[in-house]
Amino acid sequence: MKLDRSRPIIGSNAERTRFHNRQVILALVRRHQPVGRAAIARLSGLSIQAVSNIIAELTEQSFLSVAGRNVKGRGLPVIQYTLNRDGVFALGLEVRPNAMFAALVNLAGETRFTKRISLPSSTPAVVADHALNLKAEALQHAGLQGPQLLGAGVVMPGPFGQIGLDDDGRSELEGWDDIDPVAFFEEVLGTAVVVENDATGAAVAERIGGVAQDLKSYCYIYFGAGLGLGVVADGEVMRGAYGNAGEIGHVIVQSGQTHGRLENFASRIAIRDQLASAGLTVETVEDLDRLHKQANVPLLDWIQSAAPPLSQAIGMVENLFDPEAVILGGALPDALLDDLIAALDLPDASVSRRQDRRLPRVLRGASGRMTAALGGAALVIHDVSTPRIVAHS
Amino acid sequence: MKLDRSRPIIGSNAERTRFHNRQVILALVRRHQPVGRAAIARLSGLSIQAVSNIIAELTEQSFLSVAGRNVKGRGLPVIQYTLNRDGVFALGLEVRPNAMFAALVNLAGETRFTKRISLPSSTPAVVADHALNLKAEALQHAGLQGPQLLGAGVVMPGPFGQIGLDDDGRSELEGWDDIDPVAFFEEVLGTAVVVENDATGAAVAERIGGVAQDLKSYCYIYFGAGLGLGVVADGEVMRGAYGNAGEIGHVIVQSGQTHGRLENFASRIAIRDQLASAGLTVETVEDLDRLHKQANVPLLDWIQSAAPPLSQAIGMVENLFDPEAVILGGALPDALLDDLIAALDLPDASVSRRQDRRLPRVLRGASGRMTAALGGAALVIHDVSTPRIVAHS
DNA sequence: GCATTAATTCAAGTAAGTTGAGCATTCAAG
DNA sequence: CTTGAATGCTCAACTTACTTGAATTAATGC
Repeated sequence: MKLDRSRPIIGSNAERTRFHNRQVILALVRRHQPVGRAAIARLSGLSIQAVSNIIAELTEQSFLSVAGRNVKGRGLPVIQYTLNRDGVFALGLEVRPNAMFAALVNLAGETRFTKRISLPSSTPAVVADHALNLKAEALQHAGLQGPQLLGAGVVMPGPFGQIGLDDDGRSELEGWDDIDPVAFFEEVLGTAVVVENDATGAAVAERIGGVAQDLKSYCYIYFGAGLGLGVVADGEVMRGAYGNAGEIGHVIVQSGQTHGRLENFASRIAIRDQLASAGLTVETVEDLDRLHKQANVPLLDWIQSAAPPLSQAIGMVENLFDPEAVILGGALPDALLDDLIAALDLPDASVSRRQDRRLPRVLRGASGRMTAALGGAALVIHDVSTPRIVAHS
Repeated sequence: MKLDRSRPIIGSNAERTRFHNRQVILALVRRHQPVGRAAIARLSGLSIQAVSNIIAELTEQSFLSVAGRNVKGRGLPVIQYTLNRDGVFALGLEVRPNAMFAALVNLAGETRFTKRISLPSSTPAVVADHALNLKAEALQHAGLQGPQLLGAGVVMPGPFGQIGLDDDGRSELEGWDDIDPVAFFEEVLGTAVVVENDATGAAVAERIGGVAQDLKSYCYIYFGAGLGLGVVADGEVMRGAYGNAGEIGHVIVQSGQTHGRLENFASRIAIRDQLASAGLTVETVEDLDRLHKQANVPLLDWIQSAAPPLSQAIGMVENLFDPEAVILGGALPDALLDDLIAALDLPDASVSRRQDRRLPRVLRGASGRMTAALGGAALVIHDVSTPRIVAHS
């Protein structure tokens, strides 16, 4: 895929200042809602008047809504604002080799619609067709008009660009080599589009509606086909120079006397192989969930065998990124993830072993198995509430 | 050390817009110098008039200087501007357990003064004393007044904060536990101060005056006492939640049949141990350089033994950060680093193995052994030319 | 009740970027 | 050699969006 991630260094003027301040205010309302204008002024360093003007605009555009007055303490009661739950929405799409997922999420991070469809193949033509249908269905289901759609976030398996990661189990999408997916989906869907890999999407989903809502720096280990790492550092998504940051599956880890790629120990493929050698086949997350509920021995064995290399990898991630927490999630049942986390034995030699920790070092993602599609939508929401001076082309 | 890295989300106004645009223009002049106002206007998206006003201000404040007209092509010849080589400076200080380094660097990244002093100890009182002397000496040597000093960058060995990395070889600074080093050095030096760890400083040094001048995303593996990783992602320094990102020395790597911390294989301590078992003692970089020139066999053996685990670690860094390049540098002789790089056997399974590479995957740092102190100064310069809306407290 | 406190609104003021007309200087075509 | 196109730059008027300060509203506390 031809994905241009370069961002020019760009100056600011009154118009872009307003744009930035809108994002600041949306971010602060998200974090502190319900909240009044005076408080936002204090938090943002803007004058009350500036905040007042922008809030009026955001309310008029149905980004915000009034949550009543808070009569508590002296003085004029605060008019409190919250994110408008049914004002604006973002569409998330996840493209996989044989399936697509769609999700519609509102500004507050609440999911309003999800759907999974199977595809014969994921060539651009097929995907374009179904993407447009899914968009229409999502909007109709939620009773929305176009203008209420902020944009779409598309999540596709990385890596992007012509690189030498000749993968075996990892199934690339076919026919996308010469396509710029952003331009492609903007053309197809007729709305602003962002494109990321699945792990990054999942990570951002947790920030908008999951366990990372109060975190500014964290890492997300995503169980997809392989294993991906999404990184949010100081509130910004880390993409790397070519959008391929987070290829954690290829990291070499130790397990007992052997060593190998982390993906060989901890991934859905690893589970599949482990179960296959016991004569079991699993297709879906539901299959896995059932086996897990039955306390299936090969599956429990896998947990025990995956935990040590995964612990080592988490220690590595902690030491390299110094996150507030590491989140585990993706296409595995929640209960299985919980067991896996319980089985971890995290290394002592880590900068994350602080005395002043408020959170566990490892959290389980809250977005469940739709996490990547939700992540797509979350990326759009995130963009709207992340202050940043950028070119709007 | 008590280091607060939290940055509030802050709105923008006319004044902060101007501040931002100044940084944009400094960054663009750095990158494209010599360059005229019209070109900067095109690059920045600002009007010629706005650029003109800001350039006049920057020239008046001796950040920029005129480099003559360029008569080439039609139209009015461009009045070209460059960074003013002797206009403003930044002081860099590196604090080590038994020594301090100072460097004075101008806006263009050129070193104007360096000095190393030994210390009986590195308690705050001793450091404060010598820091002030070094500052005075640097300014005097360069014939500067105070106002020409932009600020000081202090580089100290991490990690910061109360964490559970009980290090053996790694020597922490004593007596700094309850000190906020930023406030401390601002008080002592009477100027704006930034504090970072050594690897981050070294990384930024390469961006200002070294091999990373045209890179926006890269990683720097720093040979200090242990081994550190400095990361610049999309032009921004990655610090992690608590300023401790980049603790790469603790990562577990494979080496032949054994495995262990990367630091055990590739670091100055590893070299020391290897040479010690051959009955040799080395104290300084010069000692190492001499041995290397003599083709000392234990040292050459070390190169061969360090290369495989280091290659593995570089592959991991590539896959996690997707940088444009990985830079190796620090307190080792350049020739030794070159040999080490030549001995690397980088893994094939890396997102950095792109067809469209323009640079080698691994570069040797250009800043030599003063790199961390230079990095301190570079951090200040970097801050001045990195557009960003922040609180100035 | 009446002073105090705090949020909000209104109107005027200000900083900084934008726009458009005009000037300066060079190259190139006639 | 003259003239016109191209390009950089300056000046003055204009616009946007934030700030400031005074006035207004609605609670609490004595």
